[in-house]
Amino acid sequence: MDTIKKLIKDKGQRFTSQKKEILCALQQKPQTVLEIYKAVNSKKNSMDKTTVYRILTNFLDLGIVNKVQLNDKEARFELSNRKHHHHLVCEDCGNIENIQLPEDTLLKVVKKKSDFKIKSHSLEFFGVCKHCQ
Amino acid sequence: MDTIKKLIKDKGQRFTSQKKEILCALQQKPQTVLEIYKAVNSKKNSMDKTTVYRILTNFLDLGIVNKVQLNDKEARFELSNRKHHHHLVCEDCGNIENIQLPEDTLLKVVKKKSDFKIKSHSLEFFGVCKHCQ
DNA sequence: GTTCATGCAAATACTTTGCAGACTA
DNA sequence: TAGTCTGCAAAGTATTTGCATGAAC
Repeated sequence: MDTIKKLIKDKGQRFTSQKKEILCALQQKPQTVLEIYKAVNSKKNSMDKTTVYRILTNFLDLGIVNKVQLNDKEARFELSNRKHHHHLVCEDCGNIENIQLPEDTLLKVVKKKSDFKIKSHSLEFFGVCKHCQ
Repeated sequence: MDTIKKLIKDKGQRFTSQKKEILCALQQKPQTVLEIYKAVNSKKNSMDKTTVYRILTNFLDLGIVNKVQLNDKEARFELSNRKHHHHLVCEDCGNIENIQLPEDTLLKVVKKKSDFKIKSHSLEFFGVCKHCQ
């Protein structure tokens, strides 16, 4: 948290209560704008949806959050201060789990087979979680 | 084309000129709704954007097209009658190339590490294409 | 006190729905 | 001819912008 606070202040920006709330809500899992909006408004505080959009865009610029696209669903946001990982999405209950994988071999194949200078990749899995099976 | 035509007719649906146009436009590469809309309207014909949405939804139901999410961009549609493949996206020019990969090993790891019954996955790469380097 | 951020209202963009007329088979 | 499909208009949803007030430092 303090690292993030410092990052924001170093940019000459303010560390407001709204930003703190959103950071708090993001601790859980990748969430959509609406989910984040509901999470921060379930408490006594009320925050405008515009503010949620603006803060998320701001966090994205600063690299504090990542935008994750899970197939044909809305975009989700997650904190980026985690180890590189991928997602398992349950198509029944919508639950999302993280998973870490040894993808180096595959990346080497891509580099050999293509002319692209690869900078990043996304790898997501869809199926049915243990609970829903 | 004839396979698709048959598939549509077997469902008791019509093979209209609009559907033909959209199939034609999709031959190229994964495209957004707007791109498809522009492509079909560049010719003499004019087609409503509503129709583009409806036909794409219809094709999605019939399994004729797939919806592809490339990171934080809009959804794209591509013909599904291709071999399973992944995408290389150029962050400079937006060009998209297909690539086929030996991902079986990785899938086995996922099955071993997780409780999920995996049904599908998406794997996309982002970087700079040869031309833009 | 200065500057940046928030809330509200309104604008813009994206997607879906209803219905009458047009087209396919 | 029967039934589906399209175009247009309008509604619904998502996201962005402008501006006055409020908060952070």
